[in-house]
Amino acid sequence: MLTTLESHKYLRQHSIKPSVQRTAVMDYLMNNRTHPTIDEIYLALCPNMPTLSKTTVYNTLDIFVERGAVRALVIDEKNARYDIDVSAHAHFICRSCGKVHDIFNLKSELFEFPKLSRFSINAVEISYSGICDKCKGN
Amino acid sequence: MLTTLESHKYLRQHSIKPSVQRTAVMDYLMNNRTHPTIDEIYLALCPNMPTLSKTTVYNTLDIFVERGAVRALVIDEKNARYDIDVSAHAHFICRSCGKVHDIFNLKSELFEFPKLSRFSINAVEISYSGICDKCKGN
DNA sequence: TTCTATCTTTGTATTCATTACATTTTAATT
DNA sequence: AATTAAAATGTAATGAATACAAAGATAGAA
Repeated sequence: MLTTLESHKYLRQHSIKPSVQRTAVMDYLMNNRTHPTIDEIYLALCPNMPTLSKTTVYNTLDIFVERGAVRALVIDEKNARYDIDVSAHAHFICRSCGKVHDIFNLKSELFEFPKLSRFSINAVEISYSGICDKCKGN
Repeated sequence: MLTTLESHKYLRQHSIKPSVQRTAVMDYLMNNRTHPTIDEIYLALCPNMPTLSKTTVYNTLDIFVERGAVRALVIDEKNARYDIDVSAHAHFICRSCGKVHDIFNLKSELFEFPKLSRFSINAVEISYSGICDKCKGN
């Protein structure tokens, strides 16, 4: 369950120096695959790291995304969300509770980039929305 | 080019009472298919409607989206963007200039909803990102 | 037409995520 | 230990979006 060693390895693989704060954030992302917001990460880590600054969480996720260690999701109009799983998969956001879920096992063709002369595409995001079962009441 | 009559018709089709402001916003969306932000719409209309309030633009687009007359795009982390074309198509955002472009003629399968017991899906958004040709310098 | 009720618009104030930036702390090297 | 660079911190500022109360417009009934 504790994956500090894995975090260190993963950070080094992405040329990110594993400071205490970065390791804590990475541990959190690896153990909580809920596409957390900056605030959720910050609040979760605060109890064990009282001196942690929210700016550090912002900086940390910026560098994670920049180095390709983490994916930033633009699916929730309120906040940015972060996903430790950078493999090809889609997401679902519930319009009622706002939770974001992974959708795996879609055809790989969905994630291919169309060949267009006008643009150089290097990422795709597939986002479904609707109501989750919990919010629908069963 | 002036589409006020079309706007009225389109608004009524979606059960939206065509006030002066709503008609102006709808005209703008029909004539400027650039996925504008609230601010862009507001600034464009201001010269001809000096008393227009930005809150009205927010209210107006909220009702347009609620009634299915317009699609709200979550693709630009800075602002919401609005698209008068509610048919199935994808978008591309340039990471450099921030402009959002339509991508038509993709396979219709891309826009089908996966059948999942956990969620009731009622919308999909396919967003590509990268660099546009203008920003790449040719 | 006038009255009334409802809908729409307006302006201000507030919230809150994100960014900017200067300062302090930490880590690595000589 | 001294030096330097990198990282973390805290505060202030920005700006999109929302809340809300007041003013204005519209439609229907009397």
